Amino acid sequence: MLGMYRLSTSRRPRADARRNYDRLLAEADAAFRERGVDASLESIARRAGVAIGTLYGHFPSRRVLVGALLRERNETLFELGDGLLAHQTPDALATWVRAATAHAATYSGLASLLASGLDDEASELHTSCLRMADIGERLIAWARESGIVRADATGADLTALTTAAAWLREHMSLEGADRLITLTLDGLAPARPTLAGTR
Amino acid sequence: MLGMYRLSTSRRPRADARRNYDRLLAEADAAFRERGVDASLESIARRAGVAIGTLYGHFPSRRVLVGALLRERNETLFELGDGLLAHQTPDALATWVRAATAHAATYSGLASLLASGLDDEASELHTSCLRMADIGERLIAWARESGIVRADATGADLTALTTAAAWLREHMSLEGADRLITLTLDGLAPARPTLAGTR
DNA sequence: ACCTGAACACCGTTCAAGT
DNA sequence: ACCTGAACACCGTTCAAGT
Repeated sequence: MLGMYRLSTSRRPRADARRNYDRLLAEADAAFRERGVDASLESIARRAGVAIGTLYGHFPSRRVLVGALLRERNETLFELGDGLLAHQTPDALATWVRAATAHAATYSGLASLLASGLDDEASELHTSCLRMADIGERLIAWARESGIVRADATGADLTALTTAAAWLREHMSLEGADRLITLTLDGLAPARPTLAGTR
Repeated sequence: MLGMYRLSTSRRPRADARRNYDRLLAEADAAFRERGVDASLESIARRAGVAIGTLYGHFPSRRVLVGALLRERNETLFELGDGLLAHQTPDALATWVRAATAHAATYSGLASLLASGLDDEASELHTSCLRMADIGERLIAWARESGIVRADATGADLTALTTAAAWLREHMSLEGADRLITLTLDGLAPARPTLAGTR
């Protein structure tokens, strides 16, 4: 339900307001897919058939608009993360990194927004960034204790890899991004004992 | 000599033209450092004390301006690459990747420009991108034959890593970028024999 | 309660007119 | 040969006026 109107204080939003909100969201999604997250807000309002002031009335900043569009997508991502944490299959880490990367590459330019959203408390994307970082943190902690990654692997490694790979998907090929993920995950593997050692 | 005037057809450029060219370059460098590669051209012209038309007269596009600023920096990078290829020390690959990354992170936003410059033949950055890719290609070929990286390691892996790490430097921490380089290089190492094996 | 669109500031780019 | 700056198009953002 992409166009779900967020209930504010008032119980029933005016019918035209709701329709405008939904149309703006739909057009913004289309524009962001075509032109990236910096697409012209004025063109979005035009395509939605409303005045530019209406867009600002519903979405006071570009980040609010992006945040609204990402809400559901975030939920399903978080559910995946929780599931991975619960089941702890061997490929949980790889699955998570690839899913988070795909999410961060939803729109071109989103990776930058997420990268700054992690530090910037004022950003509307901040809490979802924290949530993503937290899932990564807990996954890597589990992986560390299970001995399937190096002892010095950190949550920051995951967010760096995730955002960087998302950027790669936008600017180079999808395969290149996936390849970087593969290589980095291999680099995260613990040094294997060379001689007799444990097996 | 950052401000070296490029000799065009005419032997002696007019004195004011040369001065404007140099001042524009200097102000552009400052602006790009402060605001990234998308800094306002109008403000650059203003700060250089010339009309906007003068900027366009010397630099018909933003990419030409960036290309002019990067020329010397490119030269020293290429010389480093050639040196590494000649000497073939064990850490040649790591040295190259870090140097190329630092270069691609000269200005914020440059990584994107270089990524597109590699494919776009019309870009003024295209030849230098090709040159960088070529050095990487030859370095990784040598490393492959020396057995210090996996057999499936490719030049594309290096450019992906380089540009992605440069983007990371711009958007997250310098250490995060370096860490990704370390992990990926580790991932590029050949699978070590687990039991008896060679050596 | 919400919408409209003019208003302001700023920018990229071109080009006729100057020197 | 080079410089100037007006001109055009486009955009982000705000806000008084409408319904």
